[in-house]
Amino acid sequence: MPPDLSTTSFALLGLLAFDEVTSTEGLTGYELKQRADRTLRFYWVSPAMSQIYTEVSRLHRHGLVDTVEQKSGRRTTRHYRITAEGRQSLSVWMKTSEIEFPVLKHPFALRLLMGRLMEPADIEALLEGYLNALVDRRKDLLAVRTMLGDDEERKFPAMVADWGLHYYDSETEIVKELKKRL
Amino acid sequence: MPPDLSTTSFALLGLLAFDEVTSTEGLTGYELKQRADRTLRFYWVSPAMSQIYTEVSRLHRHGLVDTVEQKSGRRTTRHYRITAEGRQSLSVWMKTSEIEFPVLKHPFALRLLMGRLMEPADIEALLEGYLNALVDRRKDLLAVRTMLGDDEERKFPAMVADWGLHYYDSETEIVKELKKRL
DNA sequence: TGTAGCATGTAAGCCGTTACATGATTGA
DNA sequence: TCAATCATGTAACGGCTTACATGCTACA
Repeated sequence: MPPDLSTTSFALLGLLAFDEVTSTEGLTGYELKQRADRTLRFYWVSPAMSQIYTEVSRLHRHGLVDTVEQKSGRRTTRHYRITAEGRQSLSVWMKTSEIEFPVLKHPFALRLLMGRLMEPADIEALLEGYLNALVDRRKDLLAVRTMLGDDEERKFPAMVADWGLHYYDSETEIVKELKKRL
Repeated sequence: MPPDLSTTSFALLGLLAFDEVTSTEGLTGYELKQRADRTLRFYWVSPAMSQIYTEVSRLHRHGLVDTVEQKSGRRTTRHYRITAEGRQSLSVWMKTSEIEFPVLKHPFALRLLMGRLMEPADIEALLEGYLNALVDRRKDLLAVRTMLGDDEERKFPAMVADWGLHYYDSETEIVKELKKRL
C-alpha cells in the first residue's frame, strides 16, 4: 500500500518517473519546478518552490525517491530520482486512488454570474479580458505541445496538451457567443 | 475601498446580493450552502458548512451583512442580508480586483499525463469513468439551467450555466476523440 | 562588478477541510 | 418515536502561498 500522500506529491513523483526514461542523474527541486511550470500547471497546479522542497523531502522520508548530493562551497545541490519503491507506489496510486471530478476555479465565470451588479460595458470588458488571457495561455501551451512532438515516448503528455488546447478553443468559442448574447 | 476578503467571501456576498432581489428576510448559513451547491460549485467551490459560518461572521464583522435573529428554545437562527455597505464593497470589488486566469484541477488529465505507467485497458477505463462522471454532472447542471428559465432576472446565472454545459459537452467530445487515439 | 538565473530552505499565516458536538422541527 | 432535514458552531489540521534569508555561477 502506497503512503497516503497528496495528489501534488504523486504528481511530482510522476515527473520524476517520466524523467527517468531520458536521464540518469535525477532532477533538482529547481528543475522540478520548471517541469511543473511546463506541464502540471495546465491541469493541476504548479506548486511554489517552497512547496516543491517540502514535498520532495517528504517523498525522500517515505523512500520513494533517493538523492545524489553535489557539494560546492557551503551549498548542497540535491538531485532526486524515483526509487523502485516509488515506482511501485505511484503505480498502485494510479490504479487504486479515488478520482475526484475536476475542480474549476473560474474567476471570470464567477463575475459574470453577478453580471447584474455591473455596467454592460464592464461585462463586455470582462469577457474581452478573458479572451485575451486565453490567447496568451494558448500560445504557452502550444509551445509546449510543439516541443513534445509526435514520438511515442511523449505520447501521453502530447495527448493531454491537445486536450488543453481543445479546452482553450472551446472556451474562446463559448465566450464569443456569450458576448453576442449580452 | 472594500475590505480585503477572499474570493469565496465575495462569492457568498454575491449570493446574498442576488437573494435580495426576491426576498427580504435574508438567508441562513444553511440556505447559503444550498445556493452555493446549486451555482458556485460549478465555477468556483461550494465551501463546507463550517466555512460558510466563518465567512458569514467575517462579513458581519466588516459590516457587509446584517442579521435578523430568531430564537426558538435555546437555539438562535440567524438570517443574513447584505447591507448598503456590502453592496458597495461588492461592486467595487467587481470593478477593481485582479482577475486571475482560471485554475483547473483535473485528476483525470493528470493521470492520463502519466499514461505510460498504466495498462491500455486501465487508461480506457479511466477515460470511460470520466465520461460517465460528465454525464452525471451535466444532468445536475441542466436541472439548474432549467430551473433558471429565461427571464431577465436570472439572465446572468443562466448564461453561466450555459457556459458550463458547453464546457461539459466540449470535454465529452475531446475525451471521446482521445479514446479513439489510444 | 553587478545582475540574472540556478539553487535551497524556514517561518508565518490563509483558506479550507473533516471530525466533533449540539439542538429543533417535520413527517412517516 | 425515530429518522431526515434544518440549523449552528468549535477544534484540529493539511496544503499551499508569500515573505524572508542565503549562497553559487555565468556572463555582460
